[in-house]
Amino acid sequence: MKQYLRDKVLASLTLAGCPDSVVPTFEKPKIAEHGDLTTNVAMVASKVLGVPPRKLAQTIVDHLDLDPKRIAGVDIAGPGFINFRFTRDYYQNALAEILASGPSFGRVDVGRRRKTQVEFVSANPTGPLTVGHGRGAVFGDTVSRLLEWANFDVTREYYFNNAGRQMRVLGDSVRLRYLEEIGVPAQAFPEDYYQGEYIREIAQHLKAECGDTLKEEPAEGRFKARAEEEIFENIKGSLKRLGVAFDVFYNEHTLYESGKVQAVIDELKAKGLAYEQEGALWFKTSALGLEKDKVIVKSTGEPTYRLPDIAYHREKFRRGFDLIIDVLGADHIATYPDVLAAVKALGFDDAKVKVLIHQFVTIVQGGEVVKMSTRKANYITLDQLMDEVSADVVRYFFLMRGINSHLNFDLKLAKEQSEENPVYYLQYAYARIASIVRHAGTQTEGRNISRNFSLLREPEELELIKMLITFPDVVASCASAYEPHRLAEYLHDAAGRFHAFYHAHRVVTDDLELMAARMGLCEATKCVLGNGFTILGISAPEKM
RNA sequence: GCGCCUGUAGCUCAAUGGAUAGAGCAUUUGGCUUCGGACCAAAGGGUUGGGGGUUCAAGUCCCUCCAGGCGCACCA
Repeated sequence: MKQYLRDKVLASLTLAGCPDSVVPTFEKPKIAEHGDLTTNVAMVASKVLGVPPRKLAQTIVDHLDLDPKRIAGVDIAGPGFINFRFTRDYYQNALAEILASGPSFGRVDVGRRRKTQVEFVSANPTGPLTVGHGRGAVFGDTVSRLLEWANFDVTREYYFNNAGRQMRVLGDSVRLRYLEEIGVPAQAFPEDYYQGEYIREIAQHLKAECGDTLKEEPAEGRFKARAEEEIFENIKGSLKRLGVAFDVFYNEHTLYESGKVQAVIDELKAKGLAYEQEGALWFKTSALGLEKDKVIVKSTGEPTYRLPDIAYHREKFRRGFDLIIDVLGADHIATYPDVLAAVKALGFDDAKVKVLIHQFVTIVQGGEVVKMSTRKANYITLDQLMDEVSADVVRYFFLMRGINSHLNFDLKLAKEQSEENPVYYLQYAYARIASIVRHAGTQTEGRNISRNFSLLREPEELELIKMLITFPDVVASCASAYEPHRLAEYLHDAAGRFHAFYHAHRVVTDDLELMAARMGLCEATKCVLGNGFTILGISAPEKM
C-alpha cells in the first residue's frame, strides 16, 4: 500500500513541477482520526517550490488519481499533512492474507540473505553469567531472531578467552579452596582472587573425585581445566534456560595458533602503523584520528586484548560477513574505536561493523544498589534471577526497554511484580484466543461455514485488523534499527486491541456466519501474537 | 580533566524531527448467572533537569550549565 501511494503521490508531485529529489515518505499517524497513512511531503517540498505547504498539499491532492476500492478518502490537515484513509474492503481482504500466510506472516525481505554475524555475551569462563550478561544475551539473541525474520543470513557467535592471567588466577583460586577442603594449611585467600562460592564447589568436586591426591598439582593443571569446564557448562546451561543458542563458539586462542595475531602485527608494521618504544609495541592510533597511541604488545611480550580483538575482526571480514554486529556492555565502550580504526587501516569497510552498546542493569536490593563484580562475587547471577521469575519474564523485562536506558531492577520486588508483569498480558490474550477456539470447535462440529469478512464492521473489529496488518512493517523497521523493544510495545498494543474487542463483542454466537468471520479475526490475532512471541523468544501458552 | 550513555507523570519506562508527549505499576470510580476478571471502561497526575540556538515543526538536532551511570592500563 505504501508503494502504491508513493507512486501516485510521486506522479502528482511531478505534475506540480516538483524536482525528483523530493521523495515522499509515509507513516502511520499516532492518532486514529488522522487516517491510516500520512505524508509530510507537502511541507518538505514547500520550501523547494516556494509554495505554502497547505496550498501545495491541495495541488498534490487535486492531481491524485486513486483507486476508490482501496482509498476511501484523502484529507489535508494541520500545517500540511496529507492523510489517507483506506476502505473497509481493503482491511477485510488483508485479514484473509494474514490467515493465508500463517506462521510466516511478518517475514520480510529487508536483508536479502546478507551474511550477518551477531557476536554477543562473549564472557570469559571465570564465573557465572550475571544479570548484566543476561541483558546482552537476550538482546543479542532477539536481534538475531529479528534479522532472521527480515531475511538476513545470521550466525550467532560467542567469543571467549580461556588463557592468560585471569585464568591463572582462577585456577589458583580453586587450588587454594581445594587445599582448605582437604585440610592442608595454605596461604590466606588473597583479596583479588575469585571470591564466589562456585569456586569452593568446584574444589569440592575435585576432592570428591581425587581425594587429597592433588596436593602438589599446579594451579594451571587440573584446577584450571576443571574450573573452565564446569563454569562453561554452567554458562551454557544458563543460556539454554534463557532460550539462547549459539552457532559458533570462537576461542581467542586459535588466533594465536594460526598466526593470525602475528599477521596483524606484520601488516600494521608494514603500513607504518606500529612502532616499538620502551620495549613495547605501540599501535599508532593517533595517525588514524584518535587521541593517543595504544600498546598492543606489552614489554613482557604478551599482547594486550586489543591485538587479538583486531585480528578477530579482521577474521570476521575474511570469513565473508557483510554485516558484523557486536553487542557490548557499557563497560567495553572504550574498546571498539581502536578496533574499528584498525580494520579500516587494514583495508576493510568499517561501516559494515555495527556496535550496539547496552547500558548497565542496576540491581537494587532492599533499596541499596548492588555493585557488580565477578571477582568480588557480590553480583546477582542470571540463574538466581531465573529462579525468582520465569525466563519469559526475564526476556520480556529486558526487551521492553531500549538498550540505551540504564535500567533498575529491584530483585526484592521482581517476584511480586511478575504477577503483574506485562508479559502475562500478552500471553493471556493468546491463551484466551486458544480457549475461544476450543470452545467454538464444539459449536461448529460437522458444519461447513464460509468466512465472510465483510461482516466485520464494528469499530473494535476494524481497529484490531488495522493493528494486525502493520505487523510486517513493524518487523522490518525493528530489524533495520536493531530495536526489539518496539516490537514488544507493538505486541502489547495488539493484545490490548484484542482484549477490547473481546469485551465489546461475542465471538461464539447463534449467528454462524458472523461467528465464522470473528473466528477468522481471532485466528489472525493469534497468528500475529504467536509470530511476535517467536521473535521475542517467549512462549505462546494455549492455557495459563 | 577527557569520552560515551542517561535525565519525560509518584515509581519503572515509551515516543523513524511531525499534529493533542503515551503505556504499565500505584491512586480513585464503574463493569462478571453467557466464549478465561491474569480482563475491560473511565478519572486524576507533565514548564520532557535549567538556559540559549537551528527548523514550517524540537522530548528528539546544535551550544552551554546542572545531576547521575559507565569508561579513560604495558587488565579483559
